[in-house]
Amino acid sequence: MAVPNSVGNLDVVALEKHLMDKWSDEKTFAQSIEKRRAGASPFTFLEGPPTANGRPGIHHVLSRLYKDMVCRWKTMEGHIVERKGGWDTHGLPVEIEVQKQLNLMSNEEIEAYGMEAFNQKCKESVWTYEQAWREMSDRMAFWIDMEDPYVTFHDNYIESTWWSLKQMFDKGLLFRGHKVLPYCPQTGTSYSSHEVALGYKEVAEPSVFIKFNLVDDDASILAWTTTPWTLPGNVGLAVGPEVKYSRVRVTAAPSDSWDGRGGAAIGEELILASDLLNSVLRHHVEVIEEFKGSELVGKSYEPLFPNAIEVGDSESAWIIVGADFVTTTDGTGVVHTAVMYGEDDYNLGMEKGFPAQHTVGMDGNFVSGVHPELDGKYVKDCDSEIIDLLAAENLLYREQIYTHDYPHCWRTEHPLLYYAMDSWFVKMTAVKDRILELNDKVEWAPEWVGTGRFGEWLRNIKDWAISRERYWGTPLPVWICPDCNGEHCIGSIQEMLDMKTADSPTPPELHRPYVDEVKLHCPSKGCSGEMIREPYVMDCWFDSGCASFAQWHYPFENEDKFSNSFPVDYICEGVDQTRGWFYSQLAVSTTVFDNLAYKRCLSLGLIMDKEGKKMSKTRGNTIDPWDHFNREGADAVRWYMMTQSAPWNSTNFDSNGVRETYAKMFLTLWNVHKFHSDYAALDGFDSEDESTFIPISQRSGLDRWILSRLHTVAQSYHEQFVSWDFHKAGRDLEDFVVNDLSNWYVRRSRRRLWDDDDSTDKRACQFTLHEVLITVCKLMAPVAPFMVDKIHRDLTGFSVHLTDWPVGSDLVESTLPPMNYGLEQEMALVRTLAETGRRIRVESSRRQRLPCKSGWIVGGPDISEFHDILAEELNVESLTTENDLDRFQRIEVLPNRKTLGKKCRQDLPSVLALFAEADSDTVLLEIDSGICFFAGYEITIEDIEIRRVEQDGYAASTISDEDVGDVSLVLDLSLDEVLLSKGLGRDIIRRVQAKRKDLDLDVEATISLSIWIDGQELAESDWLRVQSETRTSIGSMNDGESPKAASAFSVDGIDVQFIVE
RNA sequence: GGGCGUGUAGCUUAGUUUGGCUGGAGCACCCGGCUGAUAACCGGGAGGCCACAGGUUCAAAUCCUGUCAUGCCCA
Repeated sequence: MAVPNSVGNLDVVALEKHLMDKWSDEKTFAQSIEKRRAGASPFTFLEGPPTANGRPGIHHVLSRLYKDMVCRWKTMEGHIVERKGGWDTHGLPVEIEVQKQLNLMSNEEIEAYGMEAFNQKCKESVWTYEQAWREMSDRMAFWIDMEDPYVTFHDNYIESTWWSLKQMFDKGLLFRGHKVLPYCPQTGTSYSSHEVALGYKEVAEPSVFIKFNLVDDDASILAWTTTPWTLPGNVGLAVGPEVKYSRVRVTAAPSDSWDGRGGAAIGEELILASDLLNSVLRHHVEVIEEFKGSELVGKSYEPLFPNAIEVGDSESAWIIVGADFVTTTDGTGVVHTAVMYGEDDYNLGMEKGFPAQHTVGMDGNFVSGVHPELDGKYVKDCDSEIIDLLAAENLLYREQIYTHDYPHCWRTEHPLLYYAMDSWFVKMTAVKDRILELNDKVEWAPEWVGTGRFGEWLRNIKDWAISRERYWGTPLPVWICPDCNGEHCIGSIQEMLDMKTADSPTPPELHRPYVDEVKLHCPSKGCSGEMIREPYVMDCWFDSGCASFAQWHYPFENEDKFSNSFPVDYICEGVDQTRGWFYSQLAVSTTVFDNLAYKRCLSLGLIMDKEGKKMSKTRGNTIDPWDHFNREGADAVRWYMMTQSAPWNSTNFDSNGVRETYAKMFLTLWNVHKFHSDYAALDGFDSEDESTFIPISQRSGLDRWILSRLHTVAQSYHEQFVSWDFHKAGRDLEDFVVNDLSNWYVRRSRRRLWDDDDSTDKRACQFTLHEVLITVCKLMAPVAPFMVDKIHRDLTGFSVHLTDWPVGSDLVESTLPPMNYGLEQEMALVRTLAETGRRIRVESSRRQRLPCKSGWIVGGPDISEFHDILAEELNVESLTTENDLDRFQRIEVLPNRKTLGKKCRQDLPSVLALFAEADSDTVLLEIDSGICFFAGYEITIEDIEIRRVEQDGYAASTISDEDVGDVSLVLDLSLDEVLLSKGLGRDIIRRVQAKRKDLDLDVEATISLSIWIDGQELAESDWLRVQSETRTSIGSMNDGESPKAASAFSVDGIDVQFIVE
């Protein structure tokens, strides 16, 4: 197998599909893991579980790419990297999907349908797109164990989740409270933000300015609200302590006609923010007094609905308090606070000790006792009635129709009520310092996600509301005793069975409704109550936050697997997971284990369309990854994604970019492989035959150069991997493959391999190409696993995915060839000079095929080793190094702005102007003598940069390079018969070769060539050269008229006709 | 409304940390060259108010402030 076969044309999709089969037959993934068993150095990865009830899209390809490539890379470094798949299966989106399917529009309808059957449907729905996920993962070569994944609805998983909640319970971190949520009384459901976003509607509703009469003061405070139904629940007023308020007296009736109900009597006194007097008041008033809000704090006012709220032991009800969130952008600068019907209200209420009591029931109707006119009525129907009641009591100043966007139920179209729901919380505020400390230990990529986006958020951490009033989810394992109010959290199935009452059924699985039917013996001393489970399920983020241990059913089994893999080394998800999975994991690991959950976290940018717009089905700008898998292949998609942008920046996905990656990177690589393999097959080259091996030290400069470049590029590729700069790594390697390897090394080596005879040089080239290709394959393998595996197999007979990382690691040896920086510099100069030569020719109108007699290189390092190559590139007869620099170069002195800027400051422009006029030689002489002064500043050698440039009047050009200084190339443009003949010869060769290609002749085929030339003698040696280059067996040089069938061209006034047969 | 990103040529981008020479490259376009070298290669050209407006500085794509656009998360 050592001698490669000749390589055919590329069908990249077939190639990739063939390898998928091969990997599956050979179990390459499993092998790649098992092979590292002995090293026993785990690198642990945790799959952020996708939800299988959504179709996978292009953005999933991105995250799966970065997950896969890091795991593959670490495997090659010698680590054992196990990758367990996972599925996120609970939660609202699943329920919504099923509700739509079954047309169940409310909780009542779900319950009527039957919770058991409903959850059964949810369980099935979860797997809707599993097949699509598998196929996509497979096709893009995302190696992960999908045969034995963790599933968040499995009893084992749930049991681990329960266990972790009990840890929190035992630490006193679990408590009952309220959470204000948008709530729809018609469906009996509270909504998550994304559901709320579905139902925003613009509505025009009455808003009211209310007069709150102060106790012990003959004035009232004006407050504004857009939700009159919350007024019976009013328990406080908030003012901005630093905001300026005015006390005004009504002096005259309003000049305009009064619109709507309400009003104020002359002489009445009102208090509101000074900034808002004009926009709120309609009466003529005089300002009696101005003061800061802090002076109002602590004053009592009379409740609007005295019987609606029972004060209980609250001492702060109906008192004015200070709050920072009060602004004067709208309203009156006084915020009406109804504790149970707004998040700010609730928080303020908790802080100030307002009574937390509902005036509205879960059915959306006022509870009895609020007011005889209102009790039992749907709150949104009461707006007008409430306004009438207040107007009758002279508590209404004014009403106004207010138009705004307000969330509505996306199913019933009713307005949502912000409503304080009973809820269970994890007391995250208690571990705030610790979670911040742990977060600092995570290696975030990019750093700003950890310190900024996430860190800032953690600094304002809130308690985590973990209960949901839903059906399909992990049941909250908390039971409450109706007799003694005792709470108990269950931490395992066994514990539940041990504590359950005799007549409770044993639940067949840990879901509702089965678990709901379990009652527990109350463990409190002296209590014989039967505990009832709190009817909630858990936030599904809690589920996935437990993945690091619940995937192993820890602590019930797999103790060693868990302890060897926690905290995990690496996770990677989209940046939108910051407050999702990145948070829930850290929250759980901090509260349960007092530890990190993950050591490194790569947070990815999102995928936009090529205009930078969000991809969405409605916009119709989504991209189906299969379009590209089936055209350019998965390699091209993966490589494109990696090189397109930094992983954490959003990617504007452009289909043309994938095309470009395919054409540039992969076609080029393939053709290098083809070039090598075709000749290797032809020559019977055997890379394993030690008797023909050529040590690197004995190979040509060109060979040693490409090997050195390979070392340099591989090293920096690796370093960029380490610092998460995958995009830079990929771009550099692509540049190496396309420019260094294909466009220079292979191009310059073509003739070496054309030689039919065996030679040391030819074999040196074969070995070099072989070695370079293999290393390139290994470097690319984690990113684009297909084509390089094919190439590697062609060259060695086995998979690249079982090889070691060529750069080496703690566990594997480096296999990079020797590096020689000087050599790399020299070749860089050679290549730049070759390009410079072409520029000189264009400027001097000297076409490339017409040779120059001589060329001179002035300055720079010795590159005589490459004079042959360069002479050929430049098409010069002889190339020499000119030691007398002044023959073709002159000095140019340039100012160093950095040092001069420090020295001259504001005079720099005038100094620079003087520099522009000064003669370089003179300046240099004066600096040498220490007498160089510009605008009064002494100029020293540090203030200038000396450049050597070509003398005027020569066909020459100078390049300036940081490493090698200034180097000039000079070409001799003189012409003679010999040169003209040689040039003509090359033109003829070129035309005949093109004709051969036109005629689709085999490369080996010989031709007969007849030629007619008018205007130039073709020397005998050049004619012979034409015949040998074009594989001419019968050549004839003719005079006179050519036949009509002849091809013709003319160059420099010479007419040529020829016939190829 | 708040937090965190992003904004450079028609498109994709480097350069921004640490201010300093004419803001680099690829794709596409135009001209020329080269080629038994592939959807290749080379030279040249055109194409940049470096999102905008202020500020700091001798000097700003780079630092500061504000604005706009765009994206994510939160409200």
